[in-house]
Amino acid sequence: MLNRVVLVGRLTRDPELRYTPNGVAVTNFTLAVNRTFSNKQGEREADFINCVVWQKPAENVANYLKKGSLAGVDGRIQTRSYDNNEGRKVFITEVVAESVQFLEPRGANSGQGNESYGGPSSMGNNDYGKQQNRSSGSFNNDPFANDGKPIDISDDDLPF
Amino acid sequence: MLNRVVLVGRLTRDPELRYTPNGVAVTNFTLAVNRTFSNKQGEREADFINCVVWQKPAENVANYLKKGSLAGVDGRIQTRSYDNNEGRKVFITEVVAESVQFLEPRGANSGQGNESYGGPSSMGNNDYGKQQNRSSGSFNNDPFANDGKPIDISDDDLPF
Amino acid sequence: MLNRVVLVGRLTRDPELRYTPNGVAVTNFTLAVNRTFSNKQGEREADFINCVVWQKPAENVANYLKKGSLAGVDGRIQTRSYDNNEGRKVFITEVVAESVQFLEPRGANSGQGNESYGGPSSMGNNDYGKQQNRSSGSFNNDPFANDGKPIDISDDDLPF
Amino acid sequence: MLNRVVLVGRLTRDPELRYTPNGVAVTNFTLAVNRTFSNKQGEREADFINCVVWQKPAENVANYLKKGSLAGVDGRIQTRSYDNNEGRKVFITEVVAESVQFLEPRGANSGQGNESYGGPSSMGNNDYGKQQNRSSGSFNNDPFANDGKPIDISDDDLPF
DNA sequence: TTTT
DNA sequence: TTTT
Repeated sequence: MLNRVVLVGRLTRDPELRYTPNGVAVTNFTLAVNRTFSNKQGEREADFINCVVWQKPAENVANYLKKGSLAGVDGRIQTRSYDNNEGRKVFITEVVAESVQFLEPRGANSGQGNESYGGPSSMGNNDYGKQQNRSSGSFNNDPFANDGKPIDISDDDLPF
Repeated sequence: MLNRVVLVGRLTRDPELRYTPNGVAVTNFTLAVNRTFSNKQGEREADFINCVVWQKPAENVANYLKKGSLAGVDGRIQTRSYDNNEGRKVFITEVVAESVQFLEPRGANSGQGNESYGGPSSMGNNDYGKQQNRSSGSFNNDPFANDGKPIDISDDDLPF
Repeated sequence: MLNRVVLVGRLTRDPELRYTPNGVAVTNFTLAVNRTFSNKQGEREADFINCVVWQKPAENVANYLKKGSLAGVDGRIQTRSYDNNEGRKVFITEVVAESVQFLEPRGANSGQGNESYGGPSSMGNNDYGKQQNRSSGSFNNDPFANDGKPIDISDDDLPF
Repeated sequence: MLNRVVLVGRLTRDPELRYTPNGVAVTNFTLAVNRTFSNKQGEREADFINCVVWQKPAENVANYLKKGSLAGVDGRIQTRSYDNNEGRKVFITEVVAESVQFLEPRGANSGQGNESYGGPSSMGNNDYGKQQNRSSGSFNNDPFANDGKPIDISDDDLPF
């Protein structure tokens, strides 16, 4: 059935790349999407929308986007539930991003240098171009330095 | 910023119409949206997506749709939080339906009669046509019989 | 870049299934999508939107839908041009349907029998279930009886 | 009925602001939306999608966007026809933008100065903030210098 | 060239 | 008639 979501917003923090036990890449991130209208205090609030992205685009997101990056997402809404450590069922609504578009030059929104830039790039499911890791200095403060470690996401969650 | 959702699915139960203290109509409903792919057990799961609709379309939804009705929604994702009775912050992600389309003849999906039908009808924000209440028998088991009672929804939640 | 379209409407005529020289199925159809607002004469007009669908879903559309069928489309806008027989460039804007959802029981909207029906079915790209031909009587008045004939669509138009 | 389009792309030329005889602003522009996949020559093509926007957002588009600007559009597909000067019916498919989001700092993409910038701004129908004209120098080479002139768009085309 |  |  039809289930389609399109968002443009900014990452609220650096994306988190993980791997399932089977080695499938998953990245979680939250988009802050500013509302187009103001509340009665005259402020523009935002919606904070949790997103997941799988496989190659997951790695692209982790490599190209960081806190504050402007990105577009095309995907679908997914709901799931799990039992938390108090034995209570927790319901989750999130967006499964099928493609993510990077809407800013790489290096924008950073204190560092501004590499030359050929326009926003799309990182869809059918986009398997090469990529480089963002952290390039001698100190590695990349939050995903230990990416390769498998984690506690069941392969049953895979939407493919 | 762009925040757009389009869904087609079936109501998981009768919609719940309420009124804010200021008399604004709000209806909550959940759409079951079947996935287009199967899990590894070969079953097609569904996503259960909570929706809210305000004002006139809220009343239309309550009047025209019921458990099992097939409907289309065009809206946006909204997130909000509240403190539950244990003093814990609960985060909510839901769809604010800006327009709802009824995709079945009125009376379809019911044990009762099948009134004549001129096709699916849209109940957008700019659709202020007349309407009648669905419950028509002598027994009134309409769960919204006491609709008119104001309830615990703050007018601060209004997106307009 | 983001390019997403979602439509719900009715086919203005029976869909037309063709095959490219390489044997790839393509179906063209037009959706009449009623506007949710009225013009100043108080009439509700419609938009007539040309759609194309490729491969397996193309065959599903041809088999399951006909003039008047209610359908949902999830896809993208495509533009192209060709030189007509007067040597003039003609510009085309159409929707490439990536998935098509059948929103009515099979046999609805027909003078004939009403087969039992388990709800609307989706015919997405990842939906390769079996199918049967719609015409089942001894007279074959299927407009696509000579489907297998290759036609004048270049394989260069394939979006994959 | 559902009719929803979301696009992100770049303007192929400066937008054209006009006024109807009744003084309603209309702006036309074309978005080049790059495809996320490549053709068999390995090139990434684009779709060139004609858009119209009405009223206040029409003026915002004319003031804030120009050739090359990156913009997001949320709207619907509209079809219409007219008789050309050879007495032939011409069919038009275009996107009516209900809201337009400016995805670049003002002054980006230009040879001139780079005004300070607080992020992309949305110019939806409910966004009636102040605006200034882009051309600020002593020479006025603004292509819309004679904006105020009514033109040959019938008020019958208004979607509101 | 248009559907219910 | 096309953008980066």
